[in-house]
Amino acid sequence: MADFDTLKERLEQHLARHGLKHTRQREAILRVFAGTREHLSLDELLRRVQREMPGVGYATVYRTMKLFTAAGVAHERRFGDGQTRYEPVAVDDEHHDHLICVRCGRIYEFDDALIERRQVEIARERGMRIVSHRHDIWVICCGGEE
Amino acid sequence: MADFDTLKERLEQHLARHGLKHTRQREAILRVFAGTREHLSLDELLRRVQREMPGVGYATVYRTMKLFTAAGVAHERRFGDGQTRYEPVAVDDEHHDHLICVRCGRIYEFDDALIERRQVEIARERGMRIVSHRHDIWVICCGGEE
DNA sequence: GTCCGTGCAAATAGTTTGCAGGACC
DNA sequence: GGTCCTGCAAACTATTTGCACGGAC
Repeated sequence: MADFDTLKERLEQHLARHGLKHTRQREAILRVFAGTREHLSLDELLRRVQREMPGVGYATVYRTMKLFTAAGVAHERRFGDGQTRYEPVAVDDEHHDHLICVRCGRIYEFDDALIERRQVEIARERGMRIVSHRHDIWVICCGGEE
Repeated sequence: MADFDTLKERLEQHLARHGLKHTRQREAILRVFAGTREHLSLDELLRRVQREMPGVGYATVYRTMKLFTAAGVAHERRFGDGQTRYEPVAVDDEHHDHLICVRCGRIYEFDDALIERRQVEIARERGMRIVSHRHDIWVICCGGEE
């Protein structure tokens, strides 16, 4: 679970720097969002936020997650199921990639120094500079049963 | 460029095995599709097919590409720009991953034995079996200019 | 008071599907 | 001739935007 206070501070800085405002909705969404390690879709996030603040609209959550992404508080992920998911940025901002179980839908994280290093070499060999990457591995994690 | 005859044969086998039919449209779409190494979106593909067979509809190309994917003739790719792209399966069926230039949009391919091997280890260490994967690296390929 | 944010509803974009007529074997 | 295929148009899904009102500073 990401550290709420750290994310909040990061968000406040972004708001201040861009002349944006602190609102009850943004606070509530951040609290819900920071309180999970799952990769939540907007619908799931909306549902959870509405539990502690009914009346919040989809568009607000949508725009807030774009804001969080710009503020370096959230990562946007698309795993190809047609849903955009959001994940709190780790406090140390360490990168990681994903293992997705095609049976149960669970999402695991991995980070491998060897692969990271090799990527940089591959780009360098071609005279390219890496901007970002994603490395998703679809697996069966549970031996066949849910 | 993928070998048209090889892809055609692979498609014919799939059609025969599933009681499906050979049509002029499918032939035309395969010809256009096999004749490129680019990663074409449906719109681009449709436009090209219509040049040699006007009147072909979007839905036909759409369904045909799903068919090609099932037949092992095309790979479906999503690079996060909101467009599904299709790429001919290489004759030797070798896997590869992608480098995408965020400036000019060009898509390059790479294949790295070290990374491939490492992935398998990562999954095995966790008792998972790999189903598939994608590894996309966004880069600046052109030193800043288009 | 001003500007930004919210919630609603409508617009958009890409994809998917139902159906009537046409093509394939 | 029966079945599959096509092209059109409509439905769907997720996302994005316009706007009038409300809230933050």
